[in-house]
Amino acid sequence: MPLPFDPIAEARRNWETHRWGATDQMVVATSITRGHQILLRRINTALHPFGLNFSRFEALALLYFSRAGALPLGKIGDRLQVHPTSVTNTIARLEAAGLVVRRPHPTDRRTTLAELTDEGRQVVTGAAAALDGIGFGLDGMSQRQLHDVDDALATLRRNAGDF
Amino acid sequence: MPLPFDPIAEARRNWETHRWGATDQMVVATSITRGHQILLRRINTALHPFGLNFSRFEALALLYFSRAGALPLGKIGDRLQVHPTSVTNTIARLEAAGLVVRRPHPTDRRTTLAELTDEGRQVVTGAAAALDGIGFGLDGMSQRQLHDVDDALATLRRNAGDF
DNA sequence: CGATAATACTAGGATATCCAACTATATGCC
DNA sequence: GGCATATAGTTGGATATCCTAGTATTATCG
Repeated sequence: MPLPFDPIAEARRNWETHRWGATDQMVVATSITRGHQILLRRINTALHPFGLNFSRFEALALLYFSRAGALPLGKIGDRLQVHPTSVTNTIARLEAAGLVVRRPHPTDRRTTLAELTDEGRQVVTGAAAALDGIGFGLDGMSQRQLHDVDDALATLRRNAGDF
Repeated sequence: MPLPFDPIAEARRNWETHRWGATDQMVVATSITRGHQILLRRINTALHPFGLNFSRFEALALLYFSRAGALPLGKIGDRLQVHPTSVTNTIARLEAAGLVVRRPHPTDRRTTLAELTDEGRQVVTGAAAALDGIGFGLDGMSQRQLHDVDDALATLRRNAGDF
């Protein structure tokens, strides 16, 4: 049961009426929050049959793309831009599911490598196909819109010091 | 220390090389995830001096905009598109901080109203000014980009049945 | 060479979110 | 009226994330 109006458009009106400023930015920040929530639910639903969520899938994909099928945990965190403790948790789950194994780094004893198992390799390709199947939850968006969002968010990410 | 490359552009290359499909959608979904993370951190940092986070601020703002300064918890959840249990938690925090009070609904005894206190009214206006001050974390984005993102995400939200 | 600083990871704690199940109240319908 | 159903909110449980702090190891440089 959808609302009879767009709640964010309503927020825009209120914001303008009360002269709270930065209205366009408020609208976009709120929309991104809600968009994230919608996508995460769609993606996680599609990944559920594989025993994965989006974070775990991202980690698996990263390992899959790596030359050796293995990466230090720290590097995974850098690439996915998440906190080290989140990587620890993600890899622990994947390990419990038998999709990766932890291995000591051959020369640096501080470092732990996460290495894809054969099963992990199979699961991640199946999961990727499932995400392709639902168009990453973005089927309703036009090519033009996809490009525009990519462009704008790349600006945001660069501005945040991501790269 | 930023990465020497854009990790999402790198993901795009890998995705194309392995022919995993829905590349543009993958890029946008991943960018929205990361954009959300960046914005949430900036916004919550700005709200921290007020003892608020983004969720609590949104609830307070909604009450502030309402005619009576009070709304049923369920209506708050509908507007902010969050789960009823999240509203319970949010309002409990705001009540503990003295920014809202719970009141029984005058005619429907199932319903609880959250009502803004004088202090809540003061805090929310100060917090709004702080968010205006940081441009909701989106200062680097052009007017054109803001508009394009708004448009694309409105499509997504409508497609998801929000309104 | 050896003390200090930096790096890699993990443990414990706090928070936000969702889901399933539960209680209380209200509504609908025969 | 009275019973089945729907609605409002809360509780308990699971999960993901971040932060702070701690241990172990490596790198720096005086």
